[in-house]
Amino acid sequence: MALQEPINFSTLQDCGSCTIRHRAVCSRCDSDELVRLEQMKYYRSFQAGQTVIWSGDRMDFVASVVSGIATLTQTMEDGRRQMVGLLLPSDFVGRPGRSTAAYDVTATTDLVMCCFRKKPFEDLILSTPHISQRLLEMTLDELDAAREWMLLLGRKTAREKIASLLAIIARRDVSLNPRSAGPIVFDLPLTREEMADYLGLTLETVSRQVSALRRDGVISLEGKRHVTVHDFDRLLEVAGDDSDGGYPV
Amino acid sequence: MALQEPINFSTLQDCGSCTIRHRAVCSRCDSDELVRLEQMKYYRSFQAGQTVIWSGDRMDFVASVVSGIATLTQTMEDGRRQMVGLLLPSDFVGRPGRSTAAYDVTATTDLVMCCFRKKPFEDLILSTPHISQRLLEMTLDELDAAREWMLLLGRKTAREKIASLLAIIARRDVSLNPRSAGPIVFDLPLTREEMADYLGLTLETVSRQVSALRRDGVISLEGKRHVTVHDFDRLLEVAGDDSDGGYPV
DNA sequence: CTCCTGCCTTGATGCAGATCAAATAGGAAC
DNA sequence: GTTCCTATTTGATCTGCATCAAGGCAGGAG
Repeated sequence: MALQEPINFSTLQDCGSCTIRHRAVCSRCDSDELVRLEQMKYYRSFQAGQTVIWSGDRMDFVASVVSGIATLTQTMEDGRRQMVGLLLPSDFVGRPGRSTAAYDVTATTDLVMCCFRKKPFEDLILSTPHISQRLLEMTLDELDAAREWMLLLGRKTAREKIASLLAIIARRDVSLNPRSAGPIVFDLPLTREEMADYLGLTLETVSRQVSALRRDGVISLEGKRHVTVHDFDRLLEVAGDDSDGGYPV
Repeated sequence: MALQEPINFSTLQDCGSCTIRHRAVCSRCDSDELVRLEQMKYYRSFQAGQTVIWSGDRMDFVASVVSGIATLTQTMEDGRRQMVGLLLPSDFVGRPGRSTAAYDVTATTDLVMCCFRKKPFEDLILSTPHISQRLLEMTLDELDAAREWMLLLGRKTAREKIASLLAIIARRDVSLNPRSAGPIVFDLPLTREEMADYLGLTLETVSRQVSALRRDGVISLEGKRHVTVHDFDRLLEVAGDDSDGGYPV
């Protein structure tokens, strides 16, 4: 097995040049606060497919995703699985005041996390309102996303679910690499099975509906993962969303 | 039409004797902080069925539920509805830093809310970590509940969904009126249609599955709303939950 | 009392998506 | 190249829940 942590840590040590500095839980910190965070932080990296932590395990750290994608999933006794969180760079993992993980956390791509031991972090946020205020804001955003997701799970058709997921990924992609106009192109960061776990479907239904959207010209596919969205408004329409809804202006 | 606000406000003015004092967003406040809150608070009450606010409307207050039950729902253009929040006494409504309502808020029973104008409240939490810390904790709890709900919506059968909802209500009832042992008895606070909106089902399916649970002896019904749960572990089993899961010890 | 009206139940039927099964495609190792 | 191995697609069939359609029941108005 290859090296598990092939990260160049020296390039990561400096919070000032961190890629998620302005979006993560530390984004409001002044330089004093950043120094205190910098002293307690450490990096961990995971390969695609590795489990970060199992639900129920002791969890003595909290963390920010620096790069890569992680998922939160719940599993029932008989094996049914539901993804309940999709963690992108700058997203926060873990809960102050809780000692065990509530969900399985898995790296779906190679993943780097910036970790803080839980106890010092808890102490820090008591004295650093900038961190808890930012954490509150991020948690409220996650709650909104979860509620959008609940509408999807409870009321949307399979076709609408697929289109919604593609719209979410496309929108994120645009916000990371803005381009003036023209088609949106991106790689799916999830397997068909992971998409199914996200959407409350089976992987067969995911595959069929992706094929159907391709047949109907809503998207094009090169290989299994590389997607082109020709008309984003059309995609939103298929997703059942208000066409104005949520697109960041 | 009868009096719309038949509340005796004089009995509600004093935070010290408020029924949700120890659980709401103000629970960590010391007496100084409580004085500041008390100066800016005002009560509003609603009759069962009234809409508190529509999604998209300007919302210049935040509030705590004092008594009664409210729901948050999302509606798609074609009328499909999904409940995304069930607000019980002490729960918080609204989001600091947002000017419009993101969801329809409806009173399902007679409802009293303790409101704060948004701007002064926002100013207050910047200088009062006790409030934002408590708000963070409550938001994290809501996020956990939303994720449990996502598992229900995405992966549970209709029978499991009904049993899960009954378990949630039964558990809440036990936590409010603890009793040593024996059957749990409560009134459903929701109509069949509201249950359907909660669970991502139709009202016909809800009705059929409630009848099925009665036929199978998992519950008894008197009238349409009065429920007896003879064996809570049995109910959890039908709900597909780990039998240890989440029961507050 | 009767007649609404809103809420709920029950029955008959249809269909979207699950399940079961098999074939295909694309990498990686050799 | 060949051989695995895994991810994906596609087909056939089944089924749980939605949909369509009647009633039933309790409470309020007259």
